[in-house]
Amino acid sequence: MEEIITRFPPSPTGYLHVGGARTALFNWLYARHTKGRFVLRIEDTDVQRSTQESTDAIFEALEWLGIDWDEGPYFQSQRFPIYEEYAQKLLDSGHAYYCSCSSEDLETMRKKAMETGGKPKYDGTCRDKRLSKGDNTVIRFKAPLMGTTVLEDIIKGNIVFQNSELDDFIIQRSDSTPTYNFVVVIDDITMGINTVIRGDDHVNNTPRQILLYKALESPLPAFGHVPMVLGNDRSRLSKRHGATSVTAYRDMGYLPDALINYLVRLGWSFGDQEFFTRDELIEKFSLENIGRAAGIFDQEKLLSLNADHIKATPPRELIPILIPFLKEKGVETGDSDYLESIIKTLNIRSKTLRDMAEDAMFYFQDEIVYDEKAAKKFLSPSALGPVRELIKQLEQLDQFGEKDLEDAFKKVMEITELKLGKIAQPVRVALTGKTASPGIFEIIEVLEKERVMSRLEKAVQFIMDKEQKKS
RNA sequence: GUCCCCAUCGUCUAGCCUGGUCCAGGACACCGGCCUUUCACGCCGGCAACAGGGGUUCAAAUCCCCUUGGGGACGCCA
Repeated sequence: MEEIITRFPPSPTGYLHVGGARTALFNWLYARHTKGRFVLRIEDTDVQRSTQESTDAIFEALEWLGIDWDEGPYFQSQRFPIYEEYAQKLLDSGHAYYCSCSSEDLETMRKKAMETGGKPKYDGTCRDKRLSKGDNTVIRFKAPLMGTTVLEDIIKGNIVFQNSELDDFIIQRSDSTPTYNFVVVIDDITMGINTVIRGDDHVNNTPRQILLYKALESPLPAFGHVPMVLGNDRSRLSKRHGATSVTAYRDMGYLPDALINYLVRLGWSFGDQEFFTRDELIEKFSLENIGRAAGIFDQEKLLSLNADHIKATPPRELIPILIPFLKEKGVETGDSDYLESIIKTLNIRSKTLRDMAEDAMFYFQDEIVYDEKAAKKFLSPSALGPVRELIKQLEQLDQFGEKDLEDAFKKVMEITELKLGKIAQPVRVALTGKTASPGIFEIIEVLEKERVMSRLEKAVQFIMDKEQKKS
């Protein structure tokens, strides 16, 4: 079989949003799955709106997602001579012509068409004028007036367009820069792209592009139009629906594999499977299982998937990802053994890395700040006995293994005649400042003797000071 | 307005192509319960959908038509 060559062509007019990332993913996955090639192309023919910052932001996002390309990045702005050449070809073969209609002319043309209940389109004023290049001329493609153009879509099936619905669209602007519908076709032809997977919103562009392929006598690629991603109000996903930029998810503590898993699963399925590793995605991805209906971006589900991916990632691999979040909270540490043991206590209860950093704070504080309610409820005189007894027991231990700790607590239970719950909560507050935390034995083991002892003693002091103030 | 696409629980979806095994399965969320040193995890259970109407057929979530609803495109943006 012929090698599959796909592409992702973002226009650098903003950051990479999740919808764009999804189509990039589909193309990338399909190329990887078929052992084909994936090409990256930057569509910057609109010189006004394209920026270097956007280009960099897109690279950054793709890199974070782990989407790598085999060819490119190509920049359309550097390929203008090629487009010029093809435009001339079309002119020469009679498939294109110069048009001198002004923007104002077109505007009134559209208005009129709308009023009479038709589709606003170019009326062909200059179609047969045989104009030559002038100061304000554009080049238009001469589209057939009759007949139909059929799009054989991999995902949607056959879609038939009446050519009468189409008009003579502009392929080269009056400033001589080429337009989108023209350049995609030239690029896809010259880059050997044989599989075009893109958003649903391009369906109506496709017949025009097919006409171009035909005029150029080039074979058509396979087209697959994937349904769009919508916001929770069913309208096109935008900023007001919350975070839409890929890197925003990175900054909120999401794992790239989780985002990828979610994005691909939104609109594609593999039976009942919900969780996929990157490799599984590559192995199992197929165009046949892409759905036809638009999907709503659901943050809740992404969040839950992120938690699953955090759980599934070996703690050691999480270290470098967690560090920036700790840094953000003022924690500087390079002690990876300590970090690894901390992560082991937190990974099953964190939905994001940011949450994890937040919950890990007590491991790094020299001075535990007690949550007011927690201290009031658990650091009371009745806790004095058990905490002091625990200090006594722990002092005799050289090492804090889980088994040793359990025994120590058992002894405290016997001596104080209290249930574990009565002892563990005050200890928890003493050690973490909060009422909710990882298991008490785990914490003690990770914190190690020195920190534990000093925190317990501080708690004892705290309780005594409180009592003194009362009397 | 014109053209195009879409339609299963609140959401993502399986099932649809190749009608019967579906009084429709899974996941998220939600609600119970169990586990338990807290919070989580985990486990068990619950709530909840074939948009409506016509056909075709012994039989329709599955095939056909219409209606309705939603989305998208109509630019010298991509």
